[in-house]
Amino acid sequence: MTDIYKAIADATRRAILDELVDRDGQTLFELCARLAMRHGIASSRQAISQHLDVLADAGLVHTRRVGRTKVHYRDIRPLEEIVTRWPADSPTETPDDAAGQGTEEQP
Amino acid sequence: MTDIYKAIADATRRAILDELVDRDGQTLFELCARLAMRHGIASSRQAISQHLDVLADAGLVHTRRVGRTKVHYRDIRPLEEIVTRWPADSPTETPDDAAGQGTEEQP
DNA sequence: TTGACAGGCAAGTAAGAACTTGCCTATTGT
DNA sequence: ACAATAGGCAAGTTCTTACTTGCCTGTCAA
Repeated sequence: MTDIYKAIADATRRAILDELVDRDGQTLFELCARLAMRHGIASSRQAISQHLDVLADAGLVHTRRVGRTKVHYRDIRPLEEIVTRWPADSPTETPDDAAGQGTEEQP
Repeated sequence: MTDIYKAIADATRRAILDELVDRDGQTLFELCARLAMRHGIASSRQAISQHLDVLADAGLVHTRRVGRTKVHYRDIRPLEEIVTRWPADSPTETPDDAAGQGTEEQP
């Protein structure tokens, strides 16, 4: 079982999820074509297939055989864990000055 | 600039964020100790430091020099992008049957 | 039945990520 | 001033990940 964090760490897999949100129930070849067209992703069929395996392993994509094709459905509910894990912002300590939160120190 | 998806892909970095949510404004040595105590993470100081660099590079952690210490503050607002990118669930196509969404095909 | 289409399996390669090792700088306390 | 504390820098190692390459298995249409 791959965890969802590793699954969405890859930009191509995020694009696959985007594509499935835009049009659910696509086959592998459809996804390859649309990823190339609308996302500028020129990965091979095998590469996309392996990405889909990772997404399915994380529970973000479910598949169903139809004939000689395999249809892919998104399921983004597992991503809700991210929101519940780090909700909005609940400051336990006072953030001191709100403005002076420089990312680096100044000389 | 590291993207937030790569940043939270690592389990140790997620534990660091958890730790900073529990107690904001910790130093590197404090984090090392508390990660070992409460999360069972036995990484070296340098490893944690490099993880903090990645988190800071993704904008999830801001730092401030205090004396000879460096205090780390969480900032989980960048994670809101994930929620806005894949909101709840908005089915564009009909999910067909709700129950029969088997992950794999049955013979 | 034959061939084209859709996809799967598995080994190998290559790039990147995590971690280590060794040494260096700056600040504080005595 | 000197030592201890808190951290930084950089090269090297190892392990993971993304991708390729080559071939094989089903399914449908003519």
